[in-house]
Amino acid sequence: MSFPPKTDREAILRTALEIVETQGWAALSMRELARKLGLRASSLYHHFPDRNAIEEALGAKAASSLLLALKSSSTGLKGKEKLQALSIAYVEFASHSPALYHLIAAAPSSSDTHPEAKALWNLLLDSVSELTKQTDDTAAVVALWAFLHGYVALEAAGKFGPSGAKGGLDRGLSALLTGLTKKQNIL
Amino acid sequence: MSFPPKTDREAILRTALEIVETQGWAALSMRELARKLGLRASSLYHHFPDRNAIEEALGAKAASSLLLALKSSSTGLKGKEKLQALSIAYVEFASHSPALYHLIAAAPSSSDTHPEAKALWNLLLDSVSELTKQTDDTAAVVALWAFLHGYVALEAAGKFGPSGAKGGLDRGLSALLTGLTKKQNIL
DNA sequence: GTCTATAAAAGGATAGAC
DNA sequence: GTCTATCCTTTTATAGAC
Repeated sequence: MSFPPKTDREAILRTALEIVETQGWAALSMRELARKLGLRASSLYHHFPDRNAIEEALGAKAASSLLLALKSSSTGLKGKEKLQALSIAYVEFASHSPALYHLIAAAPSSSDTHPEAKALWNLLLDSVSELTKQTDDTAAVVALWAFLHGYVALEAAGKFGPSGAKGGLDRGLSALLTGLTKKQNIL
Repeated sequence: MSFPPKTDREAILRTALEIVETQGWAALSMRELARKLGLRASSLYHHFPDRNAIEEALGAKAASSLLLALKSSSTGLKGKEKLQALSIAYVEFASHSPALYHLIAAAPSSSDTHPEAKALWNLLLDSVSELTKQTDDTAAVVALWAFLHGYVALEAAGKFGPSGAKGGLDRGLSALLTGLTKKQNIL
């Protein structure tokens, strides 16, 4: 009796993503993953050294997806319009793939782990600095990123209640972009 | 041989908080909690029905602590100064008690679970509405809360790197407060 | 590459003695 | 109120057969 291949790295990652998006991170166990793939948990160790490797591969996928989404949302745009497009794409990515987003945003890491994290930062840095006319306007990036992440995180946690956030995103975004360009707020 | 009391609800909660703040939520097990208290895990069930009850009690404590900190930071203040004081107190609470803050902010609940959550929302709502001169300015509260939470969450995740957030809090806060009061950003 | 079998650890919870 | 003893469940991971 032979044992023909039943899966590969891609199928495992696809299934892992499905579990995580529908049932949350706690539900991602080797057993559950194997069950969905129609094989035994021990077989997974022939494709990934351990559970953590799966999570890391998922993280790399997530970071590059987000970066791609941001880039393609903003090509050809400039100034405030570019930042609005970036912001909308950011929020949409997070609400469409909350678990993947969580992996990117809540991971206890800075730019060290994935080169995409650095690229993401630079994308924001260039776009924001262009708007505020300050070179390397780190503080402004921090402010914008904080706002976007906070909105996404609170929304995902259901903190805005059933009635929803009601314009808080647009309101905050335009207030922030307006305020960041004002001179009195720079010093 | 008798078995004199070794603990009570307060000591248990205090110890649980200590574990959570120093080792994270994953480390809070009945066994570890009992070990730190110098007794057996089974004894804890005479004080709390189950692990979840401990977590809920901790959550109630956290929410009322935050509310108290916000209130006492802003009594007697008005307008932009009141909001700045509230914001600073919010951020300080979160950085001083990250695990407790996480319990408040990441819990998948709205105002239903704790009355403090509603009180917190109302405190922000009143203060923000006074500044923007709009009655029940929900969108502005959403914007401010998102910014504060995002800043705190990204900072806690180390996303701003070793160099730190470098003025991003002050910059964003003043930009946001300025921008939120402008008429063109309201409609 | 998948299988069975199993080790090993960790955690929640209960029964009944004292 | 705490103790010992125990059960049950879940999970990661490895060894060796096919």
